[in-house]
Amino acid sequence: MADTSVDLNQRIWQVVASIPPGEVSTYGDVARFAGLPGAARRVGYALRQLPPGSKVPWHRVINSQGRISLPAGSAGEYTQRERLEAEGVRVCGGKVALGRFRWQP
DNA sequence: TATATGACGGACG
DNA sequence: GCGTCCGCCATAT
Repeated sequence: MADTSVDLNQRIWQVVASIPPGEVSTYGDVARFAGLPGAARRVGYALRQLPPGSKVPWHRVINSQGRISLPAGSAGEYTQRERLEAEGVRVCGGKVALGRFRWQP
């Protein structure tokens, strides 16, 4: 376990942190930009390991459907929704207002 | 080494 | 638009 996982998580978090405020991105795009094309699931794993209080704006990461992947009604889903709206992102019924940020169009 | 899991993605009906 | 199935990667056990 060790450096590989740590380095990988750090890289993913760094990519997530590069998302500008008010914009959102998808797991697939983050994975691709982190050098792991197709490893969208790995991104979710990394975010799950993300400790509370970290400065990583994980709430800006959503799935390709433009929806919050966390279970509706859960604390994480609520936090993410609140933070997104706090940045000016409109969330309707768990659906994030499109216009997501892209590194490589 | 093999099996199961997950904050996913895309294809299909 | 919605629910289901298969495929993807890396970890955990």
